[in-house]
Order: sequence, then structure tokens, then C-alpha cells
Amino acid sequence: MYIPELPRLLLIEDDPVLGPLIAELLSGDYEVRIAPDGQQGLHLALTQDWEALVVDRGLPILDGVALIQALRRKGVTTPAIILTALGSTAEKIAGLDAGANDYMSKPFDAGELRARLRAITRSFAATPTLLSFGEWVLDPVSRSLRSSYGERVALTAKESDLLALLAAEPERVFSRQELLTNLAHPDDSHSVIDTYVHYLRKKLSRSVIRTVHGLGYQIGDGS
Amino acid sequence: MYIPELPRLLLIEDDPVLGPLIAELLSGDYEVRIAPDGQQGLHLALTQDWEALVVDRGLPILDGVALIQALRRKGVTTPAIILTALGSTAEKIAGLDAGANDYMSKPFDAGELRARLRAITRSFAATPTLLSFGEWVLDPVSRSLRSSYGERVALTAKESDLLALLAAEPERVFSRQELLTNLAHPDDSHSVIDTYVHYLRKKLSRSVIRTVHGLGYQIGDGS
DNA sequence: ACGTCATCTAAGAACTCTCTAAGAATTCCT
DNA sequence: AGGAATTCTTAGAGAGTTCTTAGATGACGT
Repeated sequence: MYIPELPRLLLIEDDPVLGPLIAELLSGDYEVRIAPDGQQGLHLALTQDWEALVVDRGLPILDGVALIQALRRKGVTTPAIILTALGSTAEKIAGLDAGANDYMSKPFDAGELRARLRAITRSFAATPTLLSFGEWVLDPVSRSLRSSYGERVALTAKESDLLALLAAEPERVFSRQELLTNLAHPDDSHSVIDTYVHYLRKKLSRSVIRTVHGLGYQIGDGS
Repeated sequence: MYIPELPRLLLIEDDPVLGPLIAELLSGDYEVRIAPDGQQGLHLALTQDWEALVVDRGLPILDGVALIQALRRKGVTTPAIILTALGSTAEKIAGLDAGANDYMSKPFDAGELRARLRAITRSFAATPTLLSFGEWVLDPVSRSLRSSYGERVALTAKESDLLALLAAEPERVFSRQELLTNLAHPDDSHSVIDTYVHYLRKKLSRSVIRTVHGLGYQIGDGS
């Protein structure tokens, strides 16, 4: 059985009812640890690695806003959301400017909290869309292509675009017309595609792109 | 006369009353440009560099959520807030999962919008004082550049700024427009960048800055 | 095996983008 | 204000890319 490794989330919440309730709501997405006061929360946030923090505003010993301020001053950039019963705008602004990434008022919707958590954890790991096939990895944005042996090959814009199209759906056979339409002016001669396939095979290897006679081309996963 | 360089913000909003109103609210913090529909907004967001985007949900031609989705698919990570009259939780979740960093319902508080913009644009990345690449080390503050052989090269302000931009993210390809926007007035001719790249190559070495044909320039880490 | 059609390859024309140099405009400093 | 350094513009030369063409090579059906 496959056990997914859930990312770890630190919930700093003193309410003995609300704490476990929120933890339960998030248990599908995260492995949640509850800290019952600000001091313990700060210590855990400093000493361990967390995907995100959910911090109650009104905490005993150490206030939620002060906690986040302390974290940020120490250079800890873990994404954090402040939860609060106090919904005034001034409170929100203070929380955000203390270094929180988001601020939600109770009562809150579980789905929205989860979506906002996804949003703040996503932006810090801007994932470039990489396409891999065989031994190669293509970054269509920078048009850079690298093999698993560290070899780097420079591609032109058209070469990269064509390869990206094919690599987006391995095993699928693309007709020349389909590739042309997606690539450039759909009225160009069909043999333009042939030429670029030739260029790519020359730069990578003969077997990267497979010809399907009478139909078009495909990226062969070997099969 | 001292002219404060305000960061540039793109507001995509079709309402002829609300648009200028929001722009006015933010004019103390940002130099705001308004795009009246999704298509123009998408084009501006793709071709120029912005500190943040504020996008209305209901836009003519191209919907705000679809716009952000399109941007993210192309690898553009500019922080974005969606504004909407529709406040339902499902809408919020859809917007956040499309790639928006935050989501606010109208009517909204100007102070909160500004605080949320500060939150999503705040960069926690501790900027290292020294930037190194290849055999060179640049101190952007003092504009001094030294090679590992002890050689020292004097740079002008613009040369240093350009080099610092490129060196801050090695391997990343910067478009001329992006560099221009970060460097000076974004409306200058693109070939200014060419000229400074030329100066730098002359002072350092031909291979320090790599040209990516059709895209822009990059500092090559070699491999 | 043979003809036919599809695909591959090479070479070059046309085009676009980039480089470079020189000078004009601006800013900075004394 | 004057001179020097810096910044910006322009334009032709140069390099890289894209597309076309045509003959060579390979695949398929009878």
C-alpha cells in the first residue's frame, strides 16, 4: 500500500475544542501538529521545518501577531495564516504587516482555508513546468534542454516549441497538420515539420522522435 | 528633484468608474496602469514586468480567473489578487487554485487591499550582499567588481545594476523589456540593453553574458 | 521484387535578431 | 559654467533562424 507523505503543518491554537477541530479539517492535506500556546509554537516553528503555519491571533503568553513578527525577524519565512475572531480591518492590516501571508476571520470556511493554504505554499515554490522524456528534460520557458548525463543542448524557438508539443503527450501520434497549426502559420508547407524533426534528431539522437508512417510523429517512450 | 521610483502595478478592471477609483487608492504605493479588458491585460502582464497584478473577476473578452491561469501556465509568477463582486466560497477557491495569491470581495477596504498587496509582494529572500558568478564577485552596493585573480574592474551605475539583475538569478533568461523595466524607464528603446551588455562583455569577457536568441540574456553558470 | 508514395537529408535563400561602433544627449562633478 | 563621464540613440554589419526546394533514401502494398 502506498502511504503518501503528507507535508507537516503547525497549528498554534489554544482553544481545546477549536484546535482539534481545525486539525481534523486539515488532516486530509497535512500532518497537523498542535501547539497550545505562543511560546511552544514559536519554539516549534523555529526548530523544525514546516510547510505552513496556522496561527490563532489571541494566544496566551505570546500573541499570534507578535509570534509571527518574531519569526520573520529571525529570518524564518515559513508561510503563515492568522486566524482570528476579531475581524476588524485594522487588525487584518496589522497581522499582514507583521509578516503573515494571509488573514482569515472566524467563522471561516474549511474549503477556503485549505485553498488559501495551497495559495501561500505554492507561490514560494514556483514550479517551472518541466517536460521529461527518455533521458531528456526540457524547460519550455527558457528553452533549455538537458540530458540526465548533464549534457546541455541549445534549441531554437521552433525546435523547442515542437519538442514541447510532442513531449506534452508522449505516445500520442501528431499529424504534420496538427503540429503546424499549433506551431506557426497553419498554411506552411508540411515539410517544415520534417525539417525540424530532422534538426531535433540531429541534436539529440535519432531515436528521440519516432515516425509513424502515413500518420505523423510521436515521442516514443520506448514502450 | 527627487522622483521616487514607485513599483509598477497592473490593474485589470473594465468598470470605468471603479478602475480609476482603485488606481487612485493605490497611487500612493504604486504607479498604476489600468488595462480595460482581459486580452490587453494578459498582453501587458506577459510583456512587461510588474510588482503585482490586481485583476477583476468579471472581465469582458477574457475572464480574470482564466487570465491568471494562462499567465501561470506560461511561467509568469507575478503576485496577483483577484477582486470580485461575487463573494461565494466556491468562487474564492476556484480563483486561488487558478494561481491567484489572494482573493478579495467587493466592497473592500482600501487599507486591507494595500496590506494584502504588501503581503504578497514582500520578499523574504535575504538578499546576499555579494553576487558571484563564474570567476567574478560583484558587490552591488559599492558597485565594485573583482575577479578571483584579484583583478578589479570599475563599472558604471547602469552596468552594475544590469549585472546585478542578471547575477541575482543565474540561469534565468531575462527579456530586454524585463531588464529595462527594472533598470530605468520602461519605455526606453530595447537596444539600450544590447549596448550595456556590450559594455559588460568588453570589460569582463565575451562569455560572461549569454544571448538566448529571441528571448533575451542570461548569466551562464556554464552548465 | 518492383513501383509508388512517404520520409529524410542537405544546401541555400530570405528573413529576423543581435552586435558593434560612433556620436548625440544627458548627467555629474569641480 | 565647463569638462568629463555616463547614458542613450542610430544604423549598418554580422550572425543565427526559419523556410523552401529537390534529390536520396526508406517503407508499404501487390
